[in-house]
Amino acid sequence: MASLDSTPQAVPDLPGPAGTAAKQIPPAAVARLTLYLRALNTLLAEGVERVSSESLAEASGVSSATLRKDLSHVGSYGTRGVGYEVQYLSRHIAAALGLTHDWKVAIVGAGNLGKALARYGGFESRGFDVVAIFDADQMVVGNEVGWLRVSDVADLETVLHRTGANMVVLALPASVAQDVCDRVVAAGVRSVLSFAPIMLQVPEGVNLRKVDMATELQILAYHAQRAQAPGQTA
Amino acid sequence: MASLDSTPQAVPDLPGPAGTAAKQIPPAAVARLTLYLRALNTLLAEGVERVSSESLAEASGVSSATLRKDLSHVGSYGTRGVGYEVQYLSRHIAAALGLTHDWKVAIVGAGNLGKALARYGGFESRGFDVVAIFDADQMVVGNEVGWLRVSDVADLETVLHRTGANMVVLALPASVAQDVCDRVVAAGVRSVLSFAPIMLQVPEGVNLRKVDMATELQILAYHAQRAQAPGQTA
DNA sequence: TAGATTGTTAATCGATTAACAATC
DNA sequence: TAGATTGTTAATCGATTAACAATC
Repeated sequence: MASLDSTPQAVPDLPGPAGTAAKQIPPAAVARLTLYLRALNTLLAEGVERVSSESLAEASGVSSATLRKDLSHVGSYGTRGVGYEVQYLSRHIAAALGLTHDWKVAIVGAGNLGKALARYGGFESRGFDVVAIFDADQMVVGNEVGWLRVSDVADLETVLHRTGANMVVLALPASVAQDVCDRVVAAGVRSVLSFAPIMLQVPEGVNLRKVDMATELQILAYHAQRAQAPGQTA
Repeated sequence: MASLDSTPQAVPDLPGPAGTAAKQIPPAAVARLTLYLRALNTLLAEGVERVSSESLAEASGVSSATLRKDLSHVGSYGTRGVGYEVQYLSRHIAAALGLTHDWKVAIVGAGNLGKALARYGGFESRGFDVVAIFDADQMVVGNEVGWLRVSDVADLETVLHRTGANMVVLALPASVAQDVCDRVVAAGVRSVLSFAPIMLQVPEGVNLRKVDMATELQILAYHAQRAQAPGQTA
């Protein structure tokens, strides 16, 4: 849906902000652009054709000032006095985020989490193809997960190359995460999303993001404790 | 491990920064404190007794300036010229984060993700007890997941009260997330972690955090696209 | 005392908000 | 033309970094 173009070369740029060298978008804005994109695609599915910054902002849980500021980094795709055309804006945000060609994702770890990720419909529909899933356990290698068969992590490099995977998700124990991560990076992958509860080291030029469920709960605990704490208004 | 005290009342405060009304810690610092805590517990397990801001910062992937600034929000638990005592600092960070009593977590959704979360060892070891897991599918209700049996989501309110759950993790489809979230909040839970790819509305006073795997991949895509883009040095 | 390292202050940087001129 | 809403500018706010005085 978000994928409009599958040329594997550099994004050809829709009309866009002139032939500019595509200015950097602030990290906080990039994160929110993904929210706007989701909200726009929901509207699109509902058949809504136009939306104002005010209502798109509300659907995304941000202020309209923030939304307009964020969109200004992408370009100028609205009409004053009118609003935004849903499909048009959606396409331009997708292009700005690099979603105009499909990304091929390999998952390392076929435990509960790896399987959950492999079967998660949200990937396919957003231009991410899961092309391989690995495990080290010989009892698990060869099993079916969704459309795929579990590959042996011993064949990591071979399978990554054969499938052309350009993103890797690590869904494995902390103890082996750094080793696998090193191999993945050595195999040429430059985008890694890790669910392992450990600080991974990657060389310059490799993008690493981390999702940590225990951390999220700890942050909730901090706020919950403060809310309960005495000293404030009961 | 992180749990030192199980009194269910408000944190009794170790020596702490005087009887002060516990000043607010900036959100960015709270998130990083969880990283320091993990690194400290790793050091503790390795038998390391003392650590400098420089090396703790490196283990946590931040600068030492940032680390010392963050710790200054918690209190002043180091020794100039020497460093920090690992266990002592760990305890004080845990106390500041509200991890001195156990939190009881219920998971709604016993699909792959819910099961992965229920079995994730990182929770128990950090003071989070998973006390219940729910599903709507009658084929799944009654199944064993780790130590638990899957409860019927129809009994949500009853089971939440009986188990004393004070945190809920939503691991369910977007289509039912808001409904279940409303029920959870109505049952008195004020801390919710959602994995559903949708913007949930919660009333004032309820803490909601969101983890979104598709969003993480999209953010990676943005950076990967930029790295590949022409115009920069090849 | 000399060397080391914290805790804090001040300077820089980036993100958010508010307001409004441009313009459909 | 009058009403509405964008895109942008300027002001505010918070977070990060660097530097160093305090002190073990």
